[in-house]
Amino acid sequence: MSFKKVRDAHQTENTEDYLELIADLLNQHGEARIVDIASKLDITQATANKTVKRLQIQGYIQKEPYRSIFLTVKGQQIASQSKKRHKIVFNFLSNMGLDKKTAESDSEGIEHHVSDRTLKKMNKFNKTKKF
Amino acid sequence: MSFKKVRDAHQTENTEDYLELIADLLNQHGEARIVDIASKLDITQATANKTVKRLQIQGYIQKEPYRSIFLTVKGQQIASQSKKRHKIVFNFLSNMGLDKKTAESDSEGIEHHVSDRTLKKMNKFNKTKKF
DNA sequence: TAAAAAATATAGCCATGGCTATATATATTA
DNA sequence: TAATATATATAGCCATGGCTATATTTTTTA
Repeated sequence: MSFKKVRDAHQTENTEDYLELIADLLNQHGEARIVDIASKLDITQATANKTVKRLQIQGYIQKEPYRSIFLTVKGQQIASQSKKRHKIVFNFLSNMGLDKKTAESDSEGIEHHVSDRTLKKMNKFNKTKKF
Repeated sequence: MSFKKVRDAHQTENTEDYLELIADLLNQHGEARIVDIASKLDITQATANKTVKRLQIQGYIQKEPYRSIFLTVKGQQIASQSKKRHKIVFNFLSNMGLDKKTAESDSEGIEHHVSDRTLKKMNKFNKTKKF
């Protein structure tokens, strides 16, 4: 058993969720604000603010006080990788015959725990409908 | 998006891992000790001890100081449900054509994030090789 | 433009789950 | 049985990510 991997995944999980969401907000509204993050993630603005500060310190985000949020190159890389994984898992669950809502909800949790090997299998299935 | 669900899953995730592991140890060796848990989960004994204490307080575990660990009925229920889910996910990944190691490793992370609906689909596939 | 509303920031609290170092109890073995 | 080794327990540290309450700043609107 390799629970260590699962624990490592957890450490990056919240980071990935934030960066993916911020990228989406930037794409959709040209702007990513604390208040939007809090609302989307269903947490308080204080919590969102705190985590954004951590992400900034860790070099994923660029931001001025009281201003909206931008991704650094490092942040953009994580966001796009994350998005890619998310899409594959979501499509896979959809192709399994699951409804959109379930596929969306489950893929959010699963995307962070899928190895590259498994991801490749899923992707192949998405394209060929065969394993 | 329902990140709340994912967060809730996380809260129970460690609990489920412990209870599942303790059940396995009890079945395989008739005994579950701190030292075995620590070794299997790749954490220090101090950390294992701390979490075991929490599980005891929360009513999943029964234990005397310096003695080995037993599951309460509540703990057994969680453990067996968890085990069931784990098996379905592991078999599903195996049936997808993934090697044992990958299937084992990925299923550990995924099992806590799979809805009942998705689990049913996986189970059906395991039995019929069709979705 | 001044007042009100909204957004952001900060402080301080809690639980969890890591860790090391150290103490204590139990088991093994010389 | 006494010494040693092993297992368990405790204390105290850290980071994370929740929360509420309370500033402070920015934006909106009257």
